[in-house]
Amino acid sequence: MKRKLNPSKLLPAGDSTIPRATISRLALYLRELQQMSRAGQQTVRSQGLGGTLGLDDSQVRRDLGALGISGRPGVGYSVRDLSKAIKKILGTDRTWGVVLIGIGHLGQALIGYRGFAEQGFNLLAAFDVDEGKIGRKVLGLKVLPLERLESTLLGQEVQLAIVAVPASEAQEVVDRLYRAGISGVLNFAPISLRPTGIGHAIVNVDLAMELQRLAFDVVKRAAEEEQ
Amino acid sequence: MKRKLNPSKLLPAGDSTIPRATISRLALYLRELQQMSRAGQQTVRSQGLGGTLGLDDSQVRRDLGALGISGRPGVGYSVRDLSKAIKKILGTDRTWGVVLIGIGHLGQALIGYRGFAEQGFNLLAAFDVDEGKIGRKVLGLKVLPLERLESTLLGQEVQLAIVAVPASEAQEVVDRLYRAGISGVLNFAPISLRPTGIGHAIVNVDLAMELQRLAFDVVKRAAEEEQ
DNA sequence: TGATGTGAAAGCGTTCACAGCG
DNA sequence: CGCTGTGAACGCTTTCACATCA
Repeated sequence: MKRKLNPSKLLPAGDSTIPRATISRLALYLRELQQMSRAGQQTVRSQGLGGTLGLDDSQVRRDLGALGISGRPGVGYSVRDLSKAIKKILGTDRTWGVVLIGIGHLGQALIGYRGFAEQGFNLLAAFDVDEGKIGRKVLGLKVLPLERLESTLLGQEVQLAIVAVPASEAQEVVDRLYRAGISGVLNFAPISLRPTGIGHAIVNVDLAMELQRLAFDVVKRAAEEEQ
Repeated sequence: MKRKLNPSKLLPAGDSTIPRATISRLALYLRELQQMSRAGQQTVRSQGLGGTLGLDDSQVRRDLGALGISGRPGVGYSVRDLSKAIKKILGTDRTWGVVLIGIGHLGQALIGYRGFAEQGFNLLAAFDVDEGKIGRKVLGLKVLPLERLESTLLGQEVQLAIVAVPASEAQEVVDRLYRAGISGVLNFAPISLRPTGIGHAIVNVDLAMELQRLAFDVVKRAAEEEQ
């Protein structure tokens, strides 16, 4: 039987600890706050912040409390202060260097995705093994041969990689990225990859899995309506 | 104070109920099982199924138990039976008709994504408002004008839609899809959309949010290593 | 008055430990 | 003997209810 050595459900952050569940909602809060900020809104109440996200107002207050953020009774929270605090915790109060591996349809789409730069993620290089793609420019970014991965990373500050290669290649590419000094991988290949060592983070996104989740929700709702 | 009328944390499925947390792991199990099946593996133990997913063996047994699936002591579970049972619960034991709205970079990538068809999701039509894209064929699928959405849906069995339009257009498009009879929406616009009524499901995927999650994990691990 | 902040309770989910079965 | 199935314990998360403060 495999047992975890140290479950450690609480995450150290600064001088306090923030519950997992709270962390998972932070990016959601931030997106709402940025939208409010663009609309010129300066303060927000817990109910207003939770509303569109489907969250209870008391849950929002608990989350913000866990971040060490205080609001003003009768008024609410400062949109600006809240955004700053969340960005700091998420690590997006600075910019990140990112490389992309795999310039298929999805890879090309990711190069063109404006949302990354808006949150401080700079796509610095793109790699592929396909001779037909190497040397081509995709939206201003030149596609380099994968062999040049290590030498390219040496010269630049790159912490993250996005992997959009076939599932059969993913594990090898990820291992190679970690060896080359990358700290975190966003994996789009439909295969479960675990970080190989401490200091290595991975986030898996499987688009087909998201459609399955949707299909389940539809079936569930249909069943609920029926009775 | 807004309060939920009926939290209903348990989901009816067949004649039993399945915990939320279990549901969220089902697509993961299915992917592992399909991989094992392709490799010719016929049975799997709870430890083997949980291993690559980072899950405890007892958790796997609890999950499968909640689905009403039994294994054989000393042997394990049937890969085939397990796959079937999970597909049935997820609703992917049949095929789904899907339309795509928004043929930007991401939309084009989604048309080319093979994983959808493999899980029974058939992309039947693609729509955009851009005159430059309408009429073009993208990977064999003709781009139709968004005006033709309702008339096109009338003639076909389409239950799901994938929305890959700018955030500013997303709410309007989603409302329109629901009115046109769509049951579920997979939304890639970076904005929180809630289903407008019962019988309407939505799943939100925000690629920039996933990178934020990754950045957080990297910062956290760095802090952990430090002490 | 209208919001926050927070003990306390209730609800879930995970893990442990081990009986039981093939 | 090896693995499943599952009470029971534990810990996390959410929700309630209300004191508190500007």
